[in-house]
Amino acid sequence: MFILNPQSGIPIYRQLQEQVRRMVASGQLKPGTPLPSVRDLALAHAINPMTISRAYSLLEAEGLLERHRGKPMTVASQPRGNGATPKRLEQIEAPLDHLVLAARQLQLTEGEVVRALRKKWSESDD
Amino acid sequence: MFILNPQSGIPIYRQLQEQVRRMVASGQLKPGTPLPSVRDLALAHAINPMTISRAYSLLEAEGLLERHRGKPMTVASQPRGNGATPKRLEQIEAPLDHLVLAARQLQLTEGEVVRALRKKWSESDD
Amino acid sequence: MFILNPQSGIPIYRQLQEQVRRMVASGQLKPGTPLPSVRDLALAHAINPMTISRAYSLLEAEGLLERHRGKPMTVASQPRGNGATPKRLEQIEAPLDHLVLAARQLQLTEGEVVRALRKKWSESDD
Amino acid sequence: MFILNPQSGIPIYRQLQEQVRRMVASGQLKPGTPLPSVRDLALAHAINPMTISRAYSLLEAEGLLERHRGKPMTVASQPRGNGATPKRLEQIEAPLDHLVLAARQLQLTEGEVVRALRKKWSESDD
DNA sequence: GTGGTCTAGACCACC
DNA sequence: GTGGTCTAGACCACA
Repeated sequence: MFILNPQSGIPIYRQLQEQVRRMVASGQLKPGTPLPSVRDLALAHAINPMTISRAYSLLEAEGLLERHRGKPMTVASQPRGNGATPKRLEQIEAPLDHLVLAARQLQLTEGEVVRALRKKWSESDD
Repeated sequence: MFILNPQSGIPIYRQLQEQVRRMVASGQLKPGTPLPSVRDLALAHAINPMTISRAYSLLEAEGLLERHRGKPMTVASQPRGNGATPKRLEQIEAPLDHLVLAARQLQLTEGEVVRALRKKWSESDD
Repeated sequence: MFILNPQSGIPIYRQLQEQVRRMVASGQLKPGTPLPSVRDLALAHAINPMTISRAYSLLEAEGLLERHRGKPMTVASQPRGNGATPKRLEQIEAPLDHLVLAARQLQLTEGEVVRALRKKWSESDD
Repeated sequence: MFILNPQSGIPIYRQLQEQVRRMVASGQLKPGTPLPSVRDLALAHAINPMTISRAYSLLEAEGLLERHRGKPMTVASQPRGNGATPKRLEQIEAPLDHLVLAARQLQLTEGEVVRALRKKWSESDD
């Protein structure tokens, strides 16, 4: 259900956190939907339960998930007012910024970058 | 000369390292060109000199820079053969991968992402 | 500097979190002030460093503390816009609600409760 | 009859336990009075019957309630001597302590706190 | 069955 | 020196 790569340099709990955010933003996880239990996820990915739990707790603090004692965590029914559920396009701001900065410093042209993007996109078509 | 942002989450030494790599790859820094001294850069950006030094040392180890006793470091005249100076397009692989992954998980379309990219690009026109 | 009681039933990291919030709200900790290092606090209170770290991380996520790599954490200079630094009076809302509910269910009078409060207050005068 | 809030952070069984204690202490529940059945309460509040049962059992262990086979539990006729039915004022000790600690750490004055208390009190007037 | 808390200890990244 | 991440394992609280 999630793609977690311990080698990637990015902390595991943060990978999970981002993916849940994206799945909520894209509607793949709807309000009320229960998330996989900490133990299940931990087992499935051979990862320490605390690491999973950490991601879930942070998401709860963000207001994106809700805890119901004794039951699995669920997607929050009404995201808190502080803009807890960012728009989908806002969520690629950071990687976009990163890409544009790098490309400009390499003095690439807009066309070259767009072409490279389209290529990567079709390669990732599965 | 360089854009270093201590808040960005990306380690400072790595920001510097990448930017030097890009400027060499794009020809803005040519073989033989001297780099700013560690002290100057540190002062100019209010950053610990050890941090600058670390970036330079890593670039030297890569074969991209050369150290000459008593003189400032320079861009290496003939970059080593171990792929030290990758093609320019290869240098945006990482940010591209990151972007495509995020966008697909958000179930964005290729068109939306390209449009967002073009927008960011023109915004960064200075 | 802080009062941490492992026996109190309230999680240690949460006790610390609340006390920092209060000290910031009351001005005892001013923007820019460095906090005790994780290791120092852990040693001083014979508590696992991770427990301290957890409180600090949550406070950072709240926007109340700032991380500066390699240096101790500090009180955030400009608390984030989402009302990260609640007014002092707002911070006793929860215990007040609790008290009033209990008192009313016990059918105590306002006078009795105020008198009990004043008594407790002077007892805690040190 | 009872106010049970699953969201409040305080365990449900404990909320119930405290409220029964208070209603006995204040005379709203007199010795011999039958309590609502576990099933009824559970249904009315959409709460797991085991949770209700747990509160009742703890109150029975305290000596505040009595169990009669086949009949509903009742308020104990002569509460046991181990301080089972504390004075009413003693029952707000805990919330009072909590409030005073928080207020002092926030460097509020006695006047401010009393004023806030009076305000809350009148607001809860129904 | 769920999640929460804490520990002890190892290792890493950064400055 | 600073904080961050992860693990393994124990124990608790709640429904």
